[in-house]
Amino acid sequence: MQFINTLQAAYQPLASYLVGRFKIDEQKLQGIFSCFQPVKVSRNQILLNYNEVCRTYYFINTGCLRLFTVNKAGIETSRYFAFEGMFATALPSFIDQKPALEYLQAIEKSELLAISRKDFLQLVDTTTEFSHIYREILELGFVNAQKRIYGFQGFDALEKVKWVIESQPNFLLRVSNKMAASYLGISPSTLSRAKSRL
Amino acid sequence: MQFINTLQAAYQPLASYLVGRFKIDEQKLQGIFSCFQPVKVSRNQILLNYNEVCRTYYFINTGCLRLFTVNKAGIETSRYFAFEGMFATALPSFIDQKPALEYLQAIEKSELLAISRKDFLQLVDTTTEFSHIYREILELGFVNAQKRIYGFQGFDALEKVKWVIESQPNFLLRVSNKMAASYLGISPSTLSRAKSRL
DNA sequence: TGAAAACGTTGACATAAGTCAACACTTACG
DNA sequence: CGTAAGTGTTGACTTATGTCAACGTTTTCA
Repeated sequence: MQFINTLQAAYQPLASYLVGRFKIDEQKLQGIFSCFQPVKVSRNQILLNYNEVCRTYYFINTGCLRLFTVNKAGIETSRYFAFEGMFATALPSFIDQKPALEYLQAIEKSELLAISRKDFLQLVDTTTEFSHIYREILELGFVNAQKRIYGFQGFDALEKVKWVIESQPNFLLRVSNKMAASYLGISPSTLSRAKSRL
Repeated sequence: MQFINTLQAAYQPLASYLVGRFKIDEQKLQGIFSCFQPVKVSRNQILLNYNEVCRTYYFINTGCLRLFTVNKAGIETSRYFAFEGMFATALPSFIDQKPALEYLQAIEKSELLAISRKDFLQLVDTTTEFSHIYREILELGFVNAQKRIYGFQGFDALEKVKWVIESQPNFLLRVSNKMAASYLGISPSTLSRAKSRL
């Protein structure tokens, strides 16, 4: 499937995502696209603030989004990075419609497709494909979170670095040391030292 | 709703769970019950071994189940404890039907209701209530995992203990120090010392 | 019921990781 | 294009937590 004009081109990555997973006809596809708005965001732009209620789901055409929080002591913890071809949002807030306890941020200049919560949930309830996508997103999110919990606990800094290289080979190439360290739960100095010991 | 004989009584907690969440008629309820087999298990019994493929979901009438793994160095990590009125399984393996990288264990003498994966997925696909339950389970599991990731990172032992007391008040009363420590990612000695400093 | 195993607590010691600061290097952008 | 801010690395020092062992208490189950 290919598109002629640039507006349609913005939906190319989402189209690939969908047809790669489901048998889905052109008309249904257009119906889905009509719910998604193209959005361009700049590097370091905050898409959702702490304490804000999350009402949008994003699909990433290009770039990278990060979910992170800052504790009382000012320490940043990153819990998730999403790249091209992935969905991302502050899911706990999106689900409950309670204030987010985290930030959603673009860490690179990014091109996104945004869908409102209302439209998203409507798609989930009216199209079997989207109901399956949401289930897949949740299952994958859950499985990843478990892997992370097991992958981190009882591991020293060097083992964590090996673990992330093995499970997400591009991660350290794409993300700054500082952010990677805040994901791994170690200080930037320790990450730096661990990498030199590989 | 109340049951006369003991077999039906085994479904009482599941009935409470369901009617507390949905308007659901007696006939549908019986259809759901017919997929669940009562099972009694003893303290410390392993319900699923490492490398075994998980084909069963459990609902807990009484008792407590634990999900944990053991790394190469012999260190135990517990990732989840489920109590009365909750569902539990080794979800990553249950989803993918790949060998589990964890154990599922009863840590108390427990009364469970077991449903096969086949029946579970069929219920999810054929009854809107169960489809919603599965979504809820996944959403809750995901949200809990996120809370745990944020709740642990950058926290010292004392803060972790305070966090678990606040977010799961009964946890430390119900679970041994050793298991609680393996959940919090600290040694039993450190947990003991942290508690004395509360 | 009673012996044996498991558990929780505490002390002394070892160590991995954090903190802080200095430095060179890269990136951002007015 | 050039300055200023940000980043990664490394060394010296500090500290929280793990390890190991000893002890008394509780639990288990034959």
